[in-house]
Amino acid sequence: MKQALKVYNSLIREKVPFEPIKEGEVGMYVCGPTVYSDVHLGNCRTFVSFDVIYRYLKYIGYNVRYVRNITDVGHLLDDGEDRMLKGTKREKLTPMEVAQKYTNGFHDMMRTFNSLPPSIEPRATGHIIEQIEMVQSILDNGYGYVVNGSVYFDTLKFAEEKKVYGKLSGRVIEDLLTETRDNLKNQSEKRHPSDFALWMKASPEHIMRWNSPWSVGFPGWHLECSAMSTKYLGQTFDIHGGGNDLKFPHHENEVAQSVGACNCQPANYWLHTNMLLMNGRKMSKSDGNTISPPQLFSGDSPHVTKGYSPMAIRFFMLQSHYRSTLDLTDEALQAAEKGYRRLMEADRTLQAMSGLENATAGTQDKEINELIDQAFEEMNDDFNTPKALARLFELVTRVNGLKDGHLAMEEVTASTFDRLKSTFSNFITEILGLKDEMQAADNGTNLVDGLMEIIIDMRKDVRANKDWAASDKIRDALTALEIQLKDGKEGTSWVKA
RNA sequence: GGUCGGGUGGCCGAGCGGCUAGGCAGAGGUCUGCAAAACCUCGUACGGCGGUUCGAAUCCGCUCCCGACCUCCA
Repeated sequence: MKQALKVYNSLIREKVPFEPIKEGEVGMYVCGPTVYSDVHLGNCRTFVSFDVIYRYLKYIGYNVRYVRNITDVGHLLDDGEDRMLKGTKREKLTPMEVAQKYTNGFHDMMRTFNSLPPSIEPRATGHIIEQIEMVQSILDNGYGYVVNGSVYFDTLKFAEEKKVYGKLSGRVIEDLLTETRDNLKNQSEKRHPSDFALWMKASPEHIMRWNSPWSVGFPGWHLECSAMSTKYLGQTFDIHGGGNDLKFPHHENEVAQSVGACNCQPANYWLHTNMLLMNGRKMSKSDGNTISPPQLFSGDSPHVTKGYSPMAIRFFMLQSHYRSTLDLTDEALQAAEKGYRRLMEADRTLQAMSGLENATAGTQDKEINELIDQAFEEMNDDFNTPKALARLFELVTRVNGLKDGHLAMEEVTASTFDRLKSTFSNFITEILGLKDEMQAADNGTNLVDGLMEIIIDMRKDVRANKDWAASDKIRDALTALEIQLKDGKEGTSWVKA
């Protein structure tokens, strides 16, 4: 299936047709987490967004190589302390133990949110050689300088000669040039404040250290992504993604490093996701405006009145566009939870139905086909999941209408109905990555189904005898167990609330 | 302060020159033993002030708020 996909390229700030370098194949690199503490909910939004992008590219027929790194060295804090080392002190573990622990936690969370694993997940510490080679290339090309065993990228020289520095993040070169010397402060080794480390000489207490031509030290934060994307996707690849807040300096510096090392642009398309807010403000640990994924699941937080399931949260995320900020509020989550259930229940309803062999195409047939086509068009328009969901919900109304006889099944041909069944389900599960939690909860046993069948059958008998007291007793008892009975024309079905 | 992005009905959130998504909540109705679910119908919103246009939530100017980035950050 070929689709006319358009993506918003933050490099040129325009929505443009997507054309991969190699027909039918896509190389995509997404900046992964720094594994020194538990994964933040905002990270989850970004990775869910790229998960949908990955899923959609695959769905429309591309062979996608999705690379998402694990940063386990070089990413420093404000005060210059290495993030990984901070983790080791806090938990009395070695760096690799810290990395493993939080990598495991990250993977668990991605699985919880039903995100597919990337094709390749390289670690920064596993690519020290590649990083050293890249530093050497940058030095050979004259865009780096060595001071006391550390290597820095010369942004001023690069900006003047290559004219690309600041393009991605919208920085103005003049601003960089006129920046005050005061900013140098404790970074006195740098010639200019905007210069950044390619290789850092390790201080005696710094336990993550490797040999290099310049010193025993460790690589700079931005370098790993340049080195690993080059190794696994080539010098120039199709898509580079990440959170909006990485645009500067991280991504800007990645561009500089690639151009500086091989005179090549790393990626043709840059995709950036926007931030997740809570109650209108950015999530921040310092002022308490934050909630962790486990807290959100359990409801153990002053910011929510109850817990929300991972799929309800995923649905909530998909109801906004990935380039928009998303405001997480208790009220919005409740709305999303209900919407998610309505969608999944409609799919279950649909899958239990079948078309009529002797039907002839009428208005319904036409409209159903149009809605399906539109849902794909919305996805083709820069992965517009909220609009695609809107089309899906219009199909939900059709499905329920056909189910209760409100709409004429005779107007929908068997082939259209089959298309609806398979596409609707594929859209939800394969493209949007939503799974049915209510069904998954039974975990493959037919015991609950069997018991419910018995209970519903018994209730049917007492209702036939107009024994409403008994009927309501069964219904109320089930409600207490969070099981909802749904009395329809063709009998009673149930759903776990 | 610099750069960028926003302010849409009760809430969330699309749209970005005419055809005025969708979800949740609300109102009325159908169905039902009663409910629930489902279905049908209904709220006409675009921060403020000007301007361009036959026509603006959508373009331009001013203004007021909010958010992000500015070398910690998905």
